[in-house]
Amino acid sequence: MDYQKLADMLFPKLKHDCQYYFDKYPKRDLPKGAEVLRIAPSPTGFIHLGNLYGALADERIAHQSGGVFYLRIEDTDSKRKVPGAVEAIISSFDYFQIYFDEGAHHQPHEGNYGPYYQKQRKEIYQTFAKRLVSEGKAYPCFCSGKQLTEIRKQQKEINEATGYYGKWASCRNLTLEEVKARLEKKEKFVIRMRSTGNVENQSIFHDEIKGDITVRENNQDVVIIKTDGIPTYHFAHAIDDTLMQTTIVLRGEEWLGTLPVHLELFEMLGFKLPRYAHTTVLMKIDETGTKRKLSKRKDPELALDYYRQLGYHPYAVKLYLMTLLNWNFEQWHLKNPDSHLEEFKFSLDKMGQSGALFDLDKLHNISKTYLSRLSLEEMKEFLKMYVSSQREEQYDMYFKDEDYLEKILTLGMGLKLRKRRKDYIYASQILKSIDLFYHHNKDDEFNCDNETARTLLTQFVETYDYNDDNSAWFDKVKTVSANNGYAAEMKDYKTNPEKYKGSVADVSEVIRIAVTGRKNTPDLWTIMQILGKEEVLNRISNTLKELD
RNA sequence: GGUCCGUUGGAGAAGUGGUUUAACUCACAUGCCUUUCACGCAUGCAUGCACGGGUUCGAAUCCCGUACGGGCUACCA
Repeated sequence: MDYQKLADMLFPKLKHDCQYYFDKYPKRDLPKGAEVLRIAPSPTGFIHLGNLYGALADERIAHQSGGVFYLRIEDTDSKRKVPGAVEAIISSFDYFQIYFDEGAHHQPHEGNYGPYYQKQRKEIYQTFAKRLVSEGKAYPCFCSGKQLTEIRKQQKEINEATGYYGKWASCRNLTLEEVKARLEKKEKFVIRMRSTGNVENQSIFHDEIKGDITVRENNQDVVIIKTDGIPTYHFAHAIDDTLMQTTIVLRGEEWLGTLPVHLELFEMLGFKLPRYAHTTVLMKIDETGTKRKLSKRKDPELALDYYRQLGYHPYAVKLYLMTLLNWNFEQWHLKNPDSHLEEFKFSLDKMGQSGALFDLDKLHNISKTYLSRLSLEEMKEFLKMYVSSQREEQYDMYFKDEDYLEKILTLGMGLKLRKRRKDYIYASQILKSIDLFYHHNKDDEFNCDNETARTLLTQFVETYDYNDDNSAWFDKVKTVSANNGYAAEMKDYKTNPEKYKGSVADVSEVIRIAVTGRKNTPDLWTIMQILGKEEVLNRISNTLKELD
């Protein structure tokens, strides 16, 4: 068989040979120990937390080692392409401050190893595929999808492994004449690798995260170039990561199963193997109580965009992911609360081996703690960024009077307290919690009948003086309490609860609800100072009207 | 079905043969502080490391088997 002739027949008009590409993409000039990693999403939908998890690991290893982190778009599946997905991906990474050194859309230049869209690399893949054909390591296959399904069905019936391999690979030994004839009939074909492996042979492969794993040789004649001339993931991976000089292929563990294919491909192509690091996938518990991989389709609430819309602080989300990524990060962070996460020494071998559950509680805890360390200015900036991108129509309401907002935030963040409050989790939740300063809505119910509430409020208003300080103000609340059968001192109430209708706490609650609409708020006197005398009196009188 | 990976409390996990009465963080519970909330503090929370065997003076840690969970098994990535 004249393989060279076959190759020329299949790929008649390619501009260059393989050597051209090796020369075009030389070894990178980087310091010793520098690693090159990439994130290679496919534009099939919106990215979620799991993608960010991997991207953070990539980014840390690359930048920590003085290497390169680049973005490659794996758009080889035209059927699943979603318009606008690439922009969404880039914008999400940007929001979470994951920065690339080169790659798709990188400014001002994409980089020297492009193009970074796989679709645009068609010619490159075909050049290497042609070489494999010319060496007898790959061949054209004319089998239709229908035929393949039929083969699979037969294999299942007689309990043999499914797939295109060995004796089942009917196109393996087509003669040059047959190929020529079928090409002339314009029959569609794919290029398959001619596997020489034997699944009985096992060996140990070292993964940077998983450690030593058992792999069997591949024996499948996997498709490397599809009918449309575009490569499959496997082939594109081998070519791209070699030409782009990737040193560590960090990807999800769903790729562990196809590692044998990749190993054989690299060997066929004569490429040096990169190191591999297979990360565990993020899981969630679904309604039925089973642990499951996060999925783009089933878990829209885990899309990165969702966190952005709710206004989670990007850095807090990264802190959370870091705790999942490296077990010792959290302890380091507790010891060095003021150090940026980039100062932490991240390592692949400290990554977990089993699928971690996404834990919203933990994210919230980390967010609270992080936000409780922001300065007033930083908090204002954060809210400004959020409001201007997600709530533009409310921008004026919050920012036309920044003094007012500052007072509110000072109280809400507990800036004057010995220990800061931790009420704030994410931007939309913050806005909700400060809404009482902008609108008067009654969210909670009184703990007593309307008659009592009216009496207490009326008496309180009679003595209320805006100029009272906190303790003078509270003394008046105590007086109202005592006059109505409520204990003025908590200690008295606790020792003899049966002697009273309630305590000063209950009276405070009535006033609190009248003024703020809520049972639980930060210090009430301060809230009233911020609202101003007129507003406070208005709110109480409105409440009294509603009691009638 | 085949194959690979995994299995320590409600969650993330440390621990790879002997100061482990299994660290730390989150959640949860109780109490203290407190006019509510939040903060803070204190205490509690695995009788045992999926299960069953084995090796050993000694095992969460080594070996074998089983179960369970997850991935892959496409001209998807």
